[in-house]
Amino acid sequence: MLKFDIEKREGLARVGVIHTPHGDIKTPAFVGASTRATVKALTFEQMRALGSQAVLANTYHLFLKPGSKLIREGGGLADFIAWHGPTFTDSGGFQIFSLPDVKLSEEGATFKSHIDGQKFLMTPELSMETQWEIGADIHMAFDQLAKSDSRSDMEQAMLRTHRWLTRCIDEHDRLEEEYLAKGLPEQYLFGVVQGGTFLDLRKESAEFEAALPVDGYGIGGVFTADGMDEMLKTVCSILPKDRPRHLLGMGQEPRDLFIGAEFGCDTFDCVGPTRMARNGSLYTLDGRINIKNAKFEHDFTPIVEGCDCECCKNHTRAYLHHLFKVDEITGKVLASIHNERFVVHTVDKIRDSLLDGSFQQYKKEFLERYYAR
RNA sequence: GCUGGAAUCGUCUAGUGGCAAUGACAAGAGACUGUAAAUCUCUCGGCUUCGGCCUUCGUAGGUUCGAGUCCUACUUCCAGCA
Repeated sequence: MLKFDIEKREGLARVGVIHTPHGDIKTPAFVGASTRATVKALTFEQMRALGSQAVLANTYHLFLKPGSKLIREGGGLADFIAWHGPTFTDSGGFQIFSLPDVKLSEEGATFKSHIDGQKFLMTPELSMETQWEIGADIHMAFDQLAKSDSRSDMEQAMLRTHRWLTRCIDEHDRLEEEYLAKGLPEQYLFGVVQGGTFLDLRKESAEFEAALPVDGYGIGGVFTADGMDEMLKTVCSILPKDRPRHLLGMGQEPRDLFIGAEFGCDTFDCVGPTRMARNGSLYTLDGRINIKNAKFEHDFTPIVEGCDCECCKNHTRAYLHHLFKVDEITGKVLASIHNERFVVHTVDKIRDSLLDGSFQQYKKEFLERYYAR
């Protein structure tokens, strides 16, 4: 069982430490998205410097290239990428379901590679095998997303996710035995709760999965903050209190992080911060700014006054504006450092505020200012 | 000086007589939440009561119902010959 120490609880929120074979994660924590075994535009040295505690790679992408076998050959994900800290892998479910021409069956999902069109059948078992071979500390179960927002589609996807989860657990246990026998480190499995916006389905999903021997939970299928608090309240009051929960894919909007932490999520991952950065949209305490806008041409202040990131400590908005206008990669690098730091730091402050009892005040001040206008 | 060729939106560029006029870049703005995303979308002569109106294709004339497109002259640039 994955070791998760909880230092403090406040309502559904918790402050804790997840202990993985590759190191600890102080939660709540923002996990960097390193989909193709890299955080786009950043080195892992830079990720470390900006305070990132863990990264999440994607099974779908790594399955296609370079293949899990090669990553194993390179010593497993952490060694291969030289990130000497905790790692997660997403199951590939989300990506595969977002591809065109996916054929779903009880067995798995048949899809065509977005790279060369080659056909594959991804199953819960193959996802588990691939994730074990990749070797991240924490794996997500291979789940199914709904084809539409309709209740019947949501329910079907949830029920299949549950059936697949039992298969994931069986395969995970088999692989665990095999890998531990070789003297390799333990790897952990998170189930993924589905149910869309339907609270009764979320409840059913949480109850079903709470009874299963998984190490933690991913909360999936969340696309909007609308109703997220109620959904998380429902789910997190049912899930076992001593196991970590990861809010899948949320974190582009700071409000999601506050809501997530407040209602019982311990880790988050999101491609938003780095993608926004590459597209010139930078976080400030007053909301995002588009650094390419003409108004920043002569703005010689940092992106965020007082921000301790490499970008803000050394550079001005005018300089970033220039780098984006001439499309220099350094602009994307600095912007990514800033955005990633901004989000990591915000979640770290959420942790601190939970510890010292100032969470509600911090949340109010932050969100009122960030979403003013 | 002679002989050819060329002049179109900030730049380069398309343009059989019915064109406010092609495409690219630049410029301006927007989007992005388990990354097919260093991506995508919109605007880009002026005015507008959104129906239109006005001014545009080196300059000045002309032919024509109608000219960026044809004719004449001029100006500038390029090439070749002197």
